[in-house]
Amino acid sequence: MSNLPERLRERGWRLTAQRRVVAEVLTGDHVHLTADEVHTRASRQLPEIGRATVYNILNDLVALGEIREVSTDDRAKRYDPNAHRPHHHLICTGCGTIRDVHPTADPTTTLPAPARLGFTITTTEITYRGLCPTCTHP
Amino acid sequence: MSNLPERLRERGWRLTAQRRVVAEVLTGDHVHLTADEVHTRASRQLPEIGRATVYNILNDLVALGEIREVSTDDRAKRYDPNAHRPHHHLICTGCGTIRDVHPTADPTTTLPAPARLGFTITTTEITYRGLCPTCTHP
DNA sequence: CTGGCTGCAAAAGATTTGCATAACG
DNA sequence: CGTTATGCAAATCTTTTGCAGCCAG
Repeated sequence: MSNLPERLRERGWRLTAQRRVVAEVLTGDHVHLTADEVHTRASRQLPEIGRATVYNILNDLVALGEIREVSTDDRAKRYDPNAHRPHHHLICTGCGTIRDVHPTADPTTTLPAPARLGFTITTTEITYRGLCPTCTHP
Repeated sequence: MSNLPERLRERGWRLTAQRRVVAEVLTGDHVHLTADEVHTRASRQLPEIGRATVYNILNDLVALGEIREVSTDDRAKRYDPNAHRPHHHLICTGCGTIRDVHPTADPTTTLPAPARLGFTITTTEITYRGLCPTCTHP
């Protein structure tokens, strides 16, 4: 698996400093940042980077399938760089922490035909909600 | 299962015209309206109803567990009145239609212990995405 | 009566858009 | 060099808040 900047260049993207920094911020597991958080962190390495630019880059990366939007309960969308290994999310209703879950003993995600209502299903997204270890034992 | 206005009165709610109308708008299966759509429909029956009032009522109903927020890809949250029979959602990536799916042959939603990362899971939410019959056969 | 609702308008938060300038390839 | 991306500010959209008056119980 090649790294992100490399893949982007292959897709004909101009490799700008802004894009490189955003790609760098969006790296790792259990990373689910809001656009604003991405902007803040990117600013530490590239102080002149504009908010709108961050939004542009995030939208482009989503359109390319390189990152995924994660809908939480907050107003702000969060972005998940781990778009290539399909996984689900565990959200703590106490502190808001989001963790990735990689289906090991895969919970059956296939919907039985009669329940499919004629849809052609392409993706299945599972969100587990509950309390994380820290919030469970206060 | 008693109807909504009745249950609300039992919980000490003042039964106002606004609340009755919002409750009425939020009735049925496959209903997933945005706050603005709820306001528009409610206005047809009660022209003076204010947008803020609709938001207040929706938030209260969510807090009481009478309706559920549905996170979609749009900016605006949607509200699902069907909070008592647990179910999942089928979203058409073509036209945005959302349909309820009641787990018949229940897809295993229990996460194996090692994958749980110490969380105490209370709810599982599945979102299937794909094309609805209409968008599949254009 | 009286505290809990409502409506309005203004504020706050998140994201998008328009346009002149900068810089990748 | 010619596009294409950036940065800034203003515009948009969604939701929340503050406050005076109204009404269900």
